[in-house]
Amino acid sequence: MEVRTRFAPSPTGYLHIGGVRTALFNWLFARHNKGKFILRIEDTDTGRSTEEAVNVILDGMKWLDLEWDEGPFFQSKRLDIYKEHVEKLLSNGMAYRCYCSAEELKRRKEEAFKKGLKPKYDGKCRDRHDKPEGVSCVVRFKSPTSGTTVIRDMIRGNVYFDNSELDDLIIMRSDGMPTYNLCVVVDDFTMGITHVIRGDDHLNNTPRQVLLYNAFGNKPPQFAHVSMILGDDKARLSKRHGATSVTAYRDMGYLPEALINYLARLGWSHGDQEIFSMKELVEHFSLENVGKSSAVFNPEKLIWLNTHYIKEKDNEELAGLLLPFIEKMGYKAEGDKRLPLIVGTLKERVKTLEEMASSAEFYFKDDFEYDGKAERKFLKAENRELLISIKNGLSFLEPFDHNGVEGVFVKVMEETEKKLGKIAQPVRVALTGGTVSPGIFETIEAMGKEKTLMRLERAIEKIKESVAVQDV
RNA sequence: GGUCCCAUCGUCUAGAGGCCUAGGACGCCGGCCUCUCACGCCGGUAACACGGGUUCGAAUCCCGUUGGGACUACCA
Repeated sequence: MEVRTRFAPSPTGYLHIGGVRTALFNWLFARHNKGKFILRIEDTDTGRSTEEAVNVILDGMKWLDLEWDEGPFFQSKRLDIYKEHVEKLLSNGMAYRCYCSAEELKRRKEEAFKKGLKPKYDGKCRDRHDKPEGVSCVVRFKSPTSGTTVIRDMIRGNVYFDNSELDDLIIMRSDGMPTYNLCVVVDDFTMGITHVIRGDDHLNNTPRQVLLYNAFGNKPPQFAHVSMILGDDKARLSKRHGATSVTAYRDMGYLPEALINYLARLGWSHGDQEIFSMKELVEHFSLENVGKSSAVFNPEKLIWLNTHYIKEKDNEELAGLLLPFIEKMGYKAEGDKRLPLIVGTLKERVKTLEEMASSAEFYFKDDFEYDGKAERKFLKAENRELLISIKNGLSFLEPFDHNGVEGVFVKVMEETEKKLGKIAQPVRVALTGGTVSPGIFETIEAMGKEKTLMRLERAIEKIKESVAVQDV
């Protein structure tokens, strides 16, 4: 039988890291088993669902390359199907109309809680046959009051629930909208879902859902409940732990492969392997190797993976990814032929694309201020001749590449009998304004001849000025 | 409160009764490399929550305790 999995987010906010991992596991399981992955939007909560949130979900999935085979299906467009199924349960006596008002239920619940009783629905309307005029009603599912429901979970094993613990849950609201538990069940069997892989927080809902499957005469799917992702204080990951939306990671300059790799290894493992390509993940993924315990989200490790994938990516592609970050800083870099070279000088020293952009700023900004300390230490009179020699050497250089630049430096080193360190730092300050940059030869090559000569000249002039000032 | 889930270094994890003096990775610390900053390389730090069983033998199986988490909506 063909494996069919689904990701079923509700569009009530942004696409959460935890949701993405659930999506990833479903996607991987489907791909590994050559099955289908379905995307379904659970928007029956009309008050909280927004179109904006739907787009965020779709964008996020696309960015991460989690391609779906069917959908997106919207529950809000399947209302007739749910209604039909509710009618079916109503007519065969497995569901009933409840006329208790929300306020009344709330009051009774609080009373029960005070007395230390279970705050569950008391079944007042269970066997009611009259239809009070002018009073709105909900539809409740008639849960069995005895017996045990077993969940066969691929991650947790068998989990047993006493049916007496289960409430007569509402399957249709007074406004006629079906509720979550009804919709998932109806959707999952009408869409032929074979494996439901979802968050641990749904485990307690599962027995009710199994009961619903039975009521409809359908076999429940295989369940696999994955543990939650926690923040560093071991509480469920939420906004107060910092960035938890995929969009935030994209905007900070994380690569999708880094996020995917990180999330895959959070709760799942394959021996000692840490780095996985998408292809390897699809090849090795299995539910047997998903752990039972919850995992703390660790930004440090995500960063490590991001640096890994930045280093690994080829310069042309990386240049394309970096471009928007450069432009966000207000520099025109589109079509700048130096970009791949610039990226090459930076890719081994930054954690994110955002950081890469800010590290690259000196390549674009001509009127930078010299760092005070660096200027005092390296742009002094005794280094003026040095900078002139380098400038002269470079001005005749053709082609203007790494090896050529190195040749110019070697020559000056020989002439002045100075070590590279003594020459590189003044040049570095002249070119970048500070003492920190990529290797000097590669920096010069990426900077380009025109800008390099211009900046050396600027520094030489600057030294002349300060010498003149000293003389006075 | 009730129901359910979970428990190996700070964190992610390997571990399917003897291969465990518990392995890998991130982080952290130290060193090497070096034109600055990084990268890289080498080394180090650090864990089976606790208590009972079962067994010749337990990180691994069972029970309990403790701790954490989820659910307990006319949210999903």
